[in-house]
Amino acid sequence: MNAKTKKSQGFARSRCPVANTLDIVGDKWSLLVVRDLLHGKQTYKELAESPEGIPTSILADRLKRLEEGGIITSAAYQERPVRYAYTLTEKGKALGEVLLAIVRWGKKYVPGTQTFK
Amino acid sequence: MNAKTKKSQGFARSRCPVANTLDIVGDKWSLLVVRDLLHGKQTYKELAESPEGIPTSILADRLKRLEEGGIITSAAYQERPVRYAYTLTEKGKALGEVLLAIVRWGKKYVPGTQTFK
DNA sequence: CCGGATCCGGTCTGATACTG
DNA sequence: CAGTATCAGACCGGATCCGG
Repeated sequence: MNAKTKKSQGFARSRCPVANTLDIVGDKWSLLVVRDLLHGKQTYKELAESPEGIPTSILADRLKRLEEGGIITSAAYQERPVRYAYTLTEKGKALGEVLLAIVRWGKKYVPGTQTFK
Repeated sequence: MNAKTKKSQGFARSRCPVANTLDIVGDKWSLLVVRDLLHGKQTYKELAESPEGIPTSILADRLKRLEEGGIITSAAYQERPVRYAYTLTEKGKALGEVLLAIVRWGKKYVPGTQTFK
């Protein structure tokens, strides 16, 4: 079943901060989720509706991973049915600096990029 | 054969700078290669010897992609046999800012990280 | 209806062997 | 040494299914 909550990321052989960080958010979706969270989105639905179209299976997996990694926390905001609101931890909010650097680079060097929202 | 030089990344439906940037360097290896290049490494061998152990097939593919993306350029520094030295373009060097943000975050939030080099 | 789990085909990864 | 070929297995992504 969900016995493989964590699988492909079990490691710890690298000490370089770049490698360590990329092991956590070095994939195409994680930082996009963080971006949305920084922009105020909180629910599963809101995250799933982003224009990039993240598959639900990937979204659920990333939310799980980000929570295990201490990047986000989930809190039930209603019972029956239970619904969770995902929010960034301090550690997660700190990724805003990384995103900012990425945004600056993208705006400057990737044609077709538009000022976000 | 290598007819699929670019496949899974060919598109441009996203306008968000974050998504655009991640489409280029949003994988586990690309930024590590850029990191090494920033640190002065230039040859295939030097890049392949990094402690993270990038597979040669992946390294060759990433070098190709990074060159197509205008992040690096390759120049033959000797004939018979031909040997190429890979160097960052201005666009590639600018990624140093992104790496810097990543390093800062990693050092602060990922336990076990050591000051690079 | 919403959040997510499950299935499944296709792609990519990564280890190793191989070639010029 | 630089890069390619190969191949099994991991992962992605789209669709569908299910519990609440």
